[in-house]
Amino acid sequence: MAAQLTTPATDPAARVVGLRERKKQRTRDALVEAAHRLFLQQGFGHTTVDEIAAAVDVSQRTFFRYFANKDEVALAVMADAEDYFIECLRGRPAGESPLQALRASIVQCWRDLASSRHDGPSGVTAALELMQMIEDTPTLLAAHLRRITEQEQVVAGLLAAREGLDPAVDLRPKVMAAVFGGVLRSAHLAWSAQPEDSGPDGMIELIERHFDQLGPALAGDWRS
Amino acid sequence: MAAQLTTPATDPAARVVGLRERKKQRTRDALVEAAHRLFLQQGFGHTTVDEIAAAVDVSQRTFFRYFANKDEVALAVMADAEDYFIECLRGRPAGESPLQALRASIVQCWRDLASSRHDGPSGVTAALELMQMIEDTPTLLAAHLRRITEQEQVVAGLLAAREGLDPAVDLRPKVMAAVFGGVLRSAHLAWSAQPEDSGPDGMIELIERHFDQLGPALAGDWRS
DNA sequence: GAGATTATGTCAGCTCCTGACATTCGGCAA
DNA sequence: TTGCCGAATGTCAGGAGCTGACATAATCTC
Repeated sequence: MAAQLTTPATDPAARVVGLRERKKQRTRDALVEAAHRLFLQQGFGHTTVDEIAAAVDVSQRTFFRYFANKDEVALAVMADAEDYFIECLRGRPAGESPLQALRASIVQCWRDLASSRHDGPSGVTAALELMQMIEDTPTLLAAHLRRITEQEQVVAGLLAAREGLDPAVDLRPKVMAAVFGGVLRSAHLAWSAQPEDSGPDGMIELIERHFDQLGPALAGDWRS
Repeated sequence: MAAQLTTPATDPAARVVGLRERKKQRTRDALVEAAHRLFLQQGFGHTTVDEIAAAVDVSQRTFFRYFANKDEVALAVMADAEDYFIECLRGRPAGESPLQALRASIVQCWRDLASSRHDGPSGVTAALELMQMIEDTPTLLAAHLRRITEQEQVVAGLLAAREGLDPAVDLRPKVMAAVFGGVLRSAHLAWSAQPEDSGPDGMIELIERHFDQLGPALAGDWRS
């Protein structure tokens, strides 16, 4: 699942790894998949770590060697998506303004995800179901928000590098990253509040609409 | 402690309450104070709920009747401050633009806090120490961020009401609230990353500086 | 194939948190 | 004052998340 989202640039490196590492990757993937299946099936709170471990035929202790806590396995897919977004941002042309680059990156990221090869158990629809669950589970939402804010720091660093600025001196990169995060979270919230979950297309549209309101919202007078 | 932050408008109501409610308030305050003292003294992770309860001579079960979890008691002061901010925002004149009102509210909020009567165990310095601890404790930071985003929804509702808009139709209130939250979080982060914690004045200055960068950050070209 | 390294299992234990039930305390009226 | 009702608290048992310590088994290296 992680491999599907890695950019082709880093993929062909595909150095030959031993049996040990392959096995580790397989159990990790199995844990993530089993966890997601159980979470969506019977809810996050009503699924114990023992159940997940048992489903993969692994001891509970081993589970905690792969994931620091129960939250982490639920956010694993999101983590991959975030990494992919960072790659998208890295690939934007230098000519774009920071805001343009961020907006284009997130839209491109969702489009690529939507048109991913197979939409199986690890496809977009599963990811969107996960997102819905995260939004509905307080403890997961909290952990997710913390991850998001950490990513904003990475984004700020990238923006600073793009423009050749020192992030310790110029506040614009961090402010821009925080604003971007806010707009995105607002769009996500609107998406999860929809009566019927529209697919990735609906998500993209909501993101666009929220970005469109950024300028008007900051304008001095809203009555126009 | 909560009483110090309530706005004068609601304070004089001070309806006569029975011994029962007064007692409850006292134990709650005692729990918050003991918890904060222990947290700052030996860290959040190294303080057990049993210790806190024992410090107030109360059973562990009673603690959990006052606070849903260990995080909540740590964020209690922040919750009060957030409520006070909401009051500040409510009090802003209708002539101000949404952005102006938000910025003025948060600055005013901090100023009032700084010039609070006594800066004792529940004063600003203690609150700032708590903020530092929250920022340094992953689980607390996560819980705090979730609270913040909930407050943003409240702020969005207030902005919509100010401007007579339907938040279900017009996206500007929510986008504005999210952007505001982002800028604020960015400022908090910068504050907590400072080598030496400047007092509330330092916090206010950082907030102002971050707000000042909002326009420039969104500008198309950063090289100017 | 032997030894070093690494992953896993087992076990004991702490801490957070909850439900159920008994007990005590404050409010209120006869 | 007395006595009753409801609310707050204590006690107990237990589940679930998470960790350290140690033993065992699998993989890697030579």
